[in-house]
Amino acid sequence: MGMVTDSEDVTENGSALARSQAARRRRVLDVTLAMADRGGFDAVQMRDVAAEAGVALGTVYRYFESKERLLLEANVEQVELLGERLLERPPEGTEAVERVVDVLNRACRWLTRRPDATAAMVRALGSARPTEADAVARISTSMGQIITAAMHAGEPTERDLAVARILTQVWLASLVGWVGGVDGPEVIARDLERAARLLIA
Amino acid sequence: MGMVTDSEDVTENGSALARSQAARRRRVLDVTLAMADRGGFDAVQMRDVAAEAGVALGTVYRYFESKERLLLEANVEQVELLGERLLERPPEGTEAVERVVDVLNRACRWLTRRPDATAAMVRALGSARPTEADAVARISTSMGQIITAAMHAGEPTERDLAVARILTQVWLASLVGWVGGVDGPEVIARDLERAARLLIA
DNA sequence: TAGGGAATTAGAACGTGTTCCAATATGGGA
DNA sequence: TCCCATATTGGAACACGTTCTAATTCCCTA
Repeated sequence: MGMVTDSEDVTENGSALARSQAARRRRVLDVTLAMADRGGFDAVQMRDVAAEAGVALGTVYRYFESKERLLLEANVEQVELLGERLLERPPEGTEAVERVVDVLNRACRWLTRRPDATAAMVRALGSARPTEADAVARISTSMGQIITAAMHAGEPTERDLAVARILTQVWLASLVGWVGGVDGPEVIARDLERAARLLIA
Repeated sequence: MGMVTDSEDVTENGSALARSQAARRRRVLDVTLAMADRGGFDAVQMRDVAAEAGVALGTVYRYFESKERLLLEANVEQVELLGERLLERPPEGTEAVERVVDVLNRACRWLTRRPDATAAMVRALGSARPTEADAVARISTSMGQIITAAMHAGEPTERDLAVARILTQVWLASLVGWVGGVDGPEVIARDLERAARLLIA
């Protein structure tokens, strides 16, 4: 549970100011996710987020410099949550390939089960600008860790890291394709499985 | 030169109406590319495109349903052009791996040489919606063909196609990462080379 | 408990993608 | 050649992300 750093630290700080700020931030994030869940990127409108979270529009912008950042931060948490879930019930399979495929499939199912929220995340990822680089990096790092963890216990080798990185990229590109309407969710699963089998001997 | 279907057919049609329409369309596309080249996605403003192309704003929208579509169509041509360039001077190397790496490197250099235009394309790709699915598909298909062509002459096998698809996805995701400021152009080249070497035994 | 500095608020305002419309220009067919 | 469908135009209008400001509220500290 020691993965998240910033937000949690603030929560622990007993100062009343910090506490109310953390609470506000949380409310905004929650509202954002809820709205993204039903309607995707376009359904998340800054004015609405502010109104529903009970804060002023300017306050939302004080916490999140842009709509993309807001959506990215909300989804960093989600992906990290996904990582924890996957750890709780470890991937099945005796071979590394099998475990990785299993984990990728589960991740895929988990994401496509909330299509609008995922679409919103992907669109934010796809139109991210350098200011949001750190949030984008956090997401792909999380995904990379999920994959290396599935390979085997202990430190991943150089090669493991390279393979995980490629799989993360295939994962991202597949999602972009899916959100862009190029192909359906079954194609994501197929592509990921094929990539895993080709990369992990 | 028989790859492009729609637009060229129209050009061949001698009707005066069709000819002036094709000319307008071309002007808009050219202006779009020029603007994207210096300033990226944000520098392409619909009003400016219309003004500089000498047409009304409504006319731009008659030809291209959205800014994303406009940028995508303009870049489909560019990627197809890239494909032709790469065919003119065939990739170097006796092994398939070498040829693919060569082609990927050249494609990468070609794209990062016009950073703003590429950034605009990637951002359009990343925020594409299902309405633009066909344009997105054309771009990744082109890239896929570039890669399979580099592998060997003749029909690509099932496995070739799968590998090419993965490499296309890595290519796309790398570009997204680059545009998003996560990593520099040298990382794209490194990732692509590693992926190619891992996938093509 | 009073003062001061920071956070928050409400709302106006701006930029740009997108839509809409009435008026006009254009080109093909009778 | 004249007429009509249709493409084009100019510009207003709208939506939403983003910025800005003046007034207000909140909390820490002396």
